Amino acid sequence: MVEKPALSKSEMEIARLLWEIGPATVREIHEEVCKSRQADFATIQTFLRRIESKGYATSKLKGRTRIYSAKTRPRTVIRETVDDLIERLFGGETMPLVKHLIEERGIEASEINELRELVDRLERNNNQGAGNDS
Amino acid sequence: MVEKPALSKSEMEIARLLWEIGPATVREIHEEVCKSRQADFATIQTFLRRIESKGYATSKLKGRTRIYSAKTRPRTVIRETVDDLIERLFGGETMPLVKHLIEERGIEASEINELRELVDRLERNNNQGAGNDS
DNA sequence: AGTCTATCCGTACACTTGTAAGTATGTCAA
DNA sequence: TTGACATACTTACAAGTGTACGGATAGACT
Repeated sequence: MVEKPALSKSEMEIARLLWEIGPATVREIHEEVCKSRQADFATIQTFLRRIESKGYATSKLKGRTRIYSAKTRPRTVIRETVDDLIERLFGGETMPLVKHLIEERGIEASEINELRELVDRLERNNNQGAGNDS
Repeated sequence: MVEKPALSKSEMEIARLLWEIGPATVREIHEEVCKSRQADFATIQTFLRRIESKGYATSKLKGRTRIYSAKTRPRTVIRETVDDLIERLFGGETMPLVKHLIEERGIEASEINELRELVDRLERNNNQGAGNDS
C-alpha cells in the first residue's frame, strides 16, 4: 500500500462531508459547507480534486457532473491524524488527550452513560488478556 | 489579545518539548528531538525562531547562547488545536473522538481507574449545574 | 596569536495550502 | 438557435512549511 500524503485540515473537512453524505457532486458538498460558512464553489472543487489526487477519493463523470466518492474509510484517516497529533502534542500519551476532552469540552449528561459503558467494556477486554480487535 | 497564527505540526512538537524541559537552548531541544529521530540543528533553530515570531515563546541571549521560554500555556494551544481538529474531522462532536481514543489506542489497565474517576467527577459536576433532582 | 568549534542570524528553496480567477463547454429555457 | 447558467478544467499566486546552507563571531584549545 503506497503511502498517501496526509490530508490538510481543509481537505479533512471536505473529506468528512464526503463520508457523511456519501458520493456527491461538488455542488452538494459546496452547499453543505455553506451551511456553516461562506465558501467559493471553485475552492471546494479544488479540495475535492486534491483529495482525489492524494488517493482518498475517486470520481467519475456522470454526464456533465463529476461524482466524488470516498475511497479511504474515516477510521483510517482518523487513526493516522489522531496518532500524529498525539505524538506531537502529547509525546505519544493518549490519556492527557482523553482527560482534556472530558474536562474541557462539554460532555452531555446523556453521553456519560455511554462513556461509562465504554470504560467497562475496555476493562473486560483488558482482563481477558490481549484482546483482538476487528 | 492579538490572534496568533496557529503552530504547524512540527512547531507543535518543538513547543511541547519546550514546555516539557522548560526554558532551554536550541542545543537542548535539538538533543531531545534527536532521541526519537534525526534532526538538523539549524532546522530546530528555525522552528524555535518561528515559534517565537508567532508569539508562543520568548527568548533572550545569555552570553553567546539564546534561551527560549514558552510564553503560551500548553492548555491554550491544546484547546485551540483540538477544537479545530474536532470541528473539521468530527463536525464538532466530542464523543466520537473520545470513543476512538478509548477503543483504538491502548489504554493501560492502570489508567482505567483514573478514567472512571474522571467520569464520576464529570457526572457530579453535571448534576450540580443543572437543577438537581432527588 | 591562530585555529577549531558551537552557535547565531539571514537566506534559500521546493512543496503544500488556501483561495480563487479565467476559460471552455454542455444544458435548458425562450 | 441563441443566450444564460452550471459545471468542468486549467492556471495562478501569496503565504505557510519543512529542511537546510553559509557566513559571522565568540570562546576554547594549542
